[in-house]
Amino acid sequence: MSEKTVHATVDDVAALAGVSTATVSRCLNAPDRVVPATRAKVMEAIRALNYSPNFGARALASRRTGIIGAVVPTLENAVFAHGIGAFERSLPPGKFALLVASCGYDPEREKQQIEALVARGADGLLLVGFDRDPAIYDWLAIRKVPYVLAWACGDSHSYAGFDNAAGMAAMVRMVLDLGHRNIAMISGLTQGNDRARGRLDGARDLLAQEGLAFRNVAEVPYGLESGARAFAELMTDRSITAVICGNDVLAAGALRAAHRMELHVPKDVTITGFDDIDIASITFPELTTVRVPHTGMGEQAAALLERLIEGKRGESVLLPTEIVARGTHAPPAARKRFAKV
Amino acid sequence: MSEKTVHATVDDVAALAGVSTATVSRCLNAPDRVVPATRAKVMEAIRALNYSPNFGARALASRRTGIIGAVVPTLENAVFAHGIGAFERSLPPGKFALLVASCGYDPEREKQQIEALVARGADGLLLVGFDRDPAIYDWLAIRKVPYVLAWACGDSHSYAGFDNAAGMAAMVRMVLDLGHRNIAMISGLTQGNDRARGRLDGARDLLAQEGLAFRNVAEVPYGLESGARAFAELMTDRSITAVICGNDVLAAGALRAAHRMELHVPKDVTITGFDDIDIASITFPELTTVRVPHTGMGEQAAALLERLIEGKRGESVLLPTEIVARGTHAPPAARKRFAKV
DNA sequence: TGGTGTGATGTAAGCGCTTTCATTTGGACA
DNA sequence: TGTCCAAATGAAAGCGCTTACATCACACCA
Repeated sequence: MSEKTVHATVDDVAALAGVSTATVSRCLNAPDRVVPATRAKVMEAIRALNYSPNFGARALASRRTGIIGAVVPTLENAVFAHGIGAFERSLPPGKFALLVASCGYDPEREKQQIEALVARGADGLLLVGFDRDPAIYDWLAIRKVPYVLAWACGDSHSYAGFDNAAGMAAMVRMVLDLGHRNIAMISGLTQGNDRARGRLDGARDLLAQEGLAFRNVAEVPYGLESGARAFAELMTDRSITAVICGNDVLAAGALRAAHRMELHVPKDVTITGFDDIDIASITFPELTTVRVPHTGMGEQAAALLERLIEGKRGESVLLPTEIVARGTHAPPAARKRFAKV
Repeated sequence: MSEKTVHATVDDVAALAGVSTATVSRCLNAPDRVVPATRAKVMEAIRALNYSPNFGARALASRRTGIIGAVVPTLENAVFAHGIGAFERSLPPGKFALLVASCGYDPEREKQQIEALVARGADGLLLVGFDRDPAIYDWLAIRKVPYVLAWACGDSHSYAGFDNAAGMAAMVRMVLDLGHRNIAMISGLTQGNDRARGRLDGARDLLAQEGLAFRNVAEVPYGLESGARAFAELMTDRSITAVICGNDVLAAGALRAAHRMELHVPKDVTITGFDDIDIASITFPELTTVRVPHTGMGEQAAALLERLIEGKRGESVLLPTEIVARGTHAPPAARKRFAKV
């Protein structure tokens, strides 16, 4: 006990204000249950003592922390940085704070992070996608920790997200409508990543529906260089006139490779992205891509999770994606156009 | 009391393992102070009961939360997203978790966020830059909350950062060495932003040292379009041969504007950035910029803050910046070159 | 004027863990 | 085999707050 606690406690405030600790507590947590005159006295005492409630004690007694946890693959990816940013901004200020953890796309690490956040008292969780060990969902259910899934949709869980497959299908539809038939795709790694898989499947299914298939599909890690290499590889097949990319970073890489190969975009080859992050409007030409409502999603996810935490029912939210037609698409050149089937 | 707590407590574990609660606690917090045989029994009981310690109780009793808070202007800016990402990854897993808040460059909101994080029990804080109301520092001192400043340096506080002025001065030096004399700058808003101010001052001071000055300086908000507009404006002065930008986003905007004005970069005009974020290598031509060690900074900041939280002394860290010479710089065209003064 | 209902406030019992201090245990040593 | 010391363990006192319940004051109505 070499050092006495410097901070005023609720008892000090109560004593100074001449009320009970219960009243002090009420002033802070349910001000309208205290008569204004009393409240004024208490607030004055709080100010005088420079009091602020002890977090641990409050959490212990109220069984609530006001902390929400989020696990994302990485913040390096603008997609998640923006989504998390919007999510955080949408949380009622003062009421909730955001605990952020990243897992580097590693399912095992994601599990640890979820446990760590819950151990840190998270009242609720924001997770990315739905593809994970069912044991995790069981565990969350037992612990009664509400959660919202984002960047995906359609599962039996609560979500605020969008349809990766549909978004990509729309893009492929547009490319088909331009007349392309020899199409390749550069997909992100689909292993344990339902977003990447959804996009790939969405594209494949739409092609199949038209009796077509990709000439080739490269599945590569996230990254500019990764996209560039895959593109160079793919284009050794001289018949290919369009390359669908699983995200904007891969597309930007492909675009760079096209540059270096002295392929003219979009005259010689059409390249499309997905996400519509900043870089999509910085490339030359600017990237034709699928806009994902990252900001709206963050907001909706916050609202939904808040409801769940309060024990209310909350409807999942499916947000629309939208094609942003910029400069990297065109009809195939020097090739016979096919009528739409 | 309609619903009994579902979770096992330390008492349950102690009972099942046939030890006291103190021993259970020690098994969790100081395993080496318990004999292996006992520890095994306890661990077994913990597993059997699916026990995990209550966060609030732990925080209350130990006066520690293992939570670190960070306030950044925004996660939309890749610079902060990367730094925070690296910071989070560098925190000893399981030992600390990261509470993230953003303030949108608003000092008042930053203050609120700092208070909110401390109220949430943050054991320590990561803040951006040193430019803030002294009252905040006083308040943190009274509360004995350790903190580390990042993205800046040289103040009397603990920091892990770099020298904005020096980094920018180096860039201006390079531009001078190329022969440019009619130089303009597009700076971020310096109001309440020591990083932007440091960069601007660093550039100005270096010029002054050579007996020169900027032909013109635009101070504009962060953003692509913002940079584009400023550039167009600036270039109405036909004598300008180089435009120094306060960050990569402004530079990318300037580059886009140059494109639209059919100015050839770097032949007609040199454009430089600062930060070296992803977009710097996606522009065409790729951007010549100042690399900032965002990742290393995040790591160092984490290490430093951890030391401070443990009550040890920690040395501030000054990280070097580095010029990345890519494709947007060249000697001034059709102009007499000046010898270096 | 007394009964009664309503809203404000007080009383006090925990919440589940850590930690100090006391006690026990198990060897090492003579 | 008996002493003594260090290491291991146990007992119990909080940590500072919330909240169920009790109490009180007061206005209203019959």
